[in-house]
Amino acid sequence: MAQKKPKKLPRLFYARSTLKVAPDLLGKYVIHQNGSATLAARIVEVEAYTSQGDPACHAARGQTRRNEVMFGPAGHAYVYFIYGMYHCLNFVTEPNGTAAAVLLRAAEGTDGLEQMRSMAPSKKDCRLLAGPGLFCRLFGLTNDDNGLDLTGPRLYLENRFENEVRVAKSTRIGISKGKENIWRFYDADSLSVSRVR
DNA sequence: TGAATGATGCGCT
DNA sequence: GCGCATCATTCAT
Repeated sequence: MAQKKPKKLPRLFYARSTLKVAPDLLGKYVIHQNGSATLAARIVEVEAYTSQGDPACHAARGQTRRNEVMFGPAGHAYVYFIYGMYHCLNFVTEPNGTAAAVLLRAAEGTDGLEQMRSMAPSKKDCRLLAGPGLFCRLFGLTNDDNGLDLTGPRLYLENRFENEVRVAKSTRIGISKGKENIWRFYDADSLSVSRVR
């Protein structure tokens, strides 16, 4: 069987129900054209944050300057600053006017590993991107990247047509409200999820 | 191997 | 002021 060529995910992929987009993201690839370097990683863990009945969503209490990207069209990057030192990357979902997104929590580095290792020399390869803050730090993502169009050339996702991922679910991590929703999705066979058994 | 804790700054009450 | 979609370090088992 001929290998299919990688395909950039179109805006329509993101403009669907957040709870469908989130598990579909597992096994896809994030690509960051960062100056001269190309960084790429396979997504192994995400969390859904929805517009309806989700007290943990940043948009739960209405639109502010911080979360305005979530209210815009799907297929954009929502990057926010947290705990005084880390950033987290989200992919905006749902139609324009509906504030929802998927948080990228962990991935397996594939391209640009040398650069990632040099930024976190004490870590094993499979733990380099095993957390949302780590991912953004090693991928060089900051507030400057907030609002980036994911169908553009700089930051985008790819389908490389891999075998299906065995999807596991759990409650979301690090939140104090909305714990009843089982909205964390991860690759059950990956060693790079943010919390291992 | 796991629990506790400090770092550090922004947004919102 | 307080809480926060985190992580590295320290201390205990």
